[in-house]
Parts: sequence; structure tokens; C-alpha cells
Amino acid sequence: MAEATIKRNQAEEVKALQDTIYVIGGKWKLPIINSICNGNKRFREIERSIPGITTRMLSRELKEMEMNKLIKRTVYPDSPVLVEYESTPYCKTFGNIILAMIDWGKEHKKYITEQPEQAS
Amino acid sequence: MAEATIKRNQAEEVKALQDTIYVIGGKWKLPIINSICNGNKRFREIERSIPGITTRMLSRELKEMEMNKLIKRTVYPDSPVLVEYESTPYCKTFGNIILAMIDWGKEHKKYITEQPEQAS
DNA sequence: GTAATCAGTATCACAGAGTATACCAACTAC
DNA sequence: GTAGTTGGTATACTCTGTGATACTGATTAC
Repeated sequence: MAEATIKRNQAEEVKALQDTIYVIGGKWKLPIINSICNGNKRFREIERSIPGITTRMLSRELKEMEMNKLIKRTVYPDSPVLVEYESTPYCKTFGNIILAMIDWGKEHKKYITEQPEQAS
Repeated sequence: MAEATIKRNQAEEVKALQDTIYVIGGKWKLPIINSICNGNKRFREIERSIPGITTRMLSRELKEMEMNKLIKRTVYPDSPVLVEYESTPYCKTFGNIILAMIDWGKEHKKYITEQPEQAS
């Protein structure tokens, strides 16, 4: 097998991987994307759907993701102002990653709960 | 459609997602796993294959991942001591996630380079 | 009146993730 | 000798991601 080719692809792949990690890195971006893709639109709604997140983090991440065109924020300035978030088509390209990670998490839980406890 | 069911699954999925993020979170774990799965075995080899990583971070992450049974470290105490890292079957369960992320990174690059530059 | 909801913002604070740099002991190559 | 490789450790430092808490102004509900 062509060694050189393998090496070249490796470098490319590491870079692609690092790019992805850069964009969706951190504790909250994927859960937020997931929540919005699941149909949650309102700020408090999203907040409630993600255990552990604080108002501050949600606000910050939403802002960043809006700048990166991952989500769209719409304000309806009716009597009680209404704000809605939706995912963009670009955002939906994370679908496979999120699904793979949810699967892994579920398998991992099985794996952990099946294993007898190990003393170190 | 059954609202209640959807809600329950959502909560479960968020948790699974968060678990996964917890295990492979940070800047380096996935690149390291990827590198080792690609056949890199030696410390310096892995180090060179991941642009930007420092000796210290690699050392720390490898140690942690060894504790978590994601990789196996073998020492061959011949004249020049030889150390080899390999991925465990458990580690390979990240395969789908990593592939999905590499794909995304590549598409993202296309997307970025195709877009005309936007002034803010 | 009081409380609650919505969509956030403002501060403060901190652990720990990540960086930079130097160094070690053993060995090889020249 | 000197330089280079391997497999790391040690030290010091930065910095930012994250958390905790409180608060705002508008509106609705009782």
C-alpha cells in the first residue's frame, strides 16, 4: 500500500478533525444544536431541555452560533416580545455526528453498567 | 404524535450526548485516537502526526486514556527501551464519530472556501 | 399589591485546560 | 567528542470556558 498517500491523507484528516472540534467544541454547542433540531425554539425552552446549562452559557453560545450561521434568531416584536431560534440547513449537517455521539453515549452506558465495579 | 414519548427520548438523548462529550471532550483526545487508529504507535510518531500538540499534553492525555482503557501501552525493555501504544476495541467504537467529524471538517472547508469573503 | 414568566445582561470568581520551555537518561550515528 | 533520537517529566504561566448569583424591563396572572 502506498505509504506516501496514506501519510498525506492522515495530515488532511487530522486537520479536518481539528477544524470540526474547533467549531463544535466545548460542553454545550452540540446539546444546543440537538435541542433546536428537536424542535425547541424559545430561549427558556431550550434552556430547560439541557440539564445543567446556565442562562449565561446558553446566551453566549447562541450568540456565537448565530454569528457562525448555525442558527437563526427571529424576534417577533408583538406585545410580549417573542424570540425564536431555528437551525439552519448548515447546522443540520451535524446530524450524523450528533447521532453517532448519542449512539456512543447509550452504548457506553450499557458498557459501564454491565461491567462489575473495578477497584483501582 | 406522542408528545410525552418525544420528551422522554429527548432527555435521554441529551444525557447520552453529554456523556460522550465528557469522555472525548477537549482539544486532543479525538486526534490522538485517530492517530493511533491510523497505525501510529510510538510516542514521537503520534506527536508528529498531530500538529500543534505539545509533549506535555500528549503525555497527559495518553495517561488518562490508558486509565480509561481506551489505549494500551506496552513497553519492550530491550537495549533502547521501546514503547508502543495501540487502540483497544473499545477505543475503536469512536470510529463512526471520528469519521463523521472528518467528513464534516472537509465539507466545512469547501463551504468556507467557496463562500465569497464577507465583511462584517 | 405579589409572584411568575420571558429573554436575556452584568459581575465575580475559579479550576483546569492548554502553552512554553527546559530538562533528563539512555542510546545511536558520525 | 557532538549532535540527534526516544520517551517522557518538571516548572511556570496564561487564559478562557464555565459556574454562581443577582438583576432588568416588559408582560400576565391572581
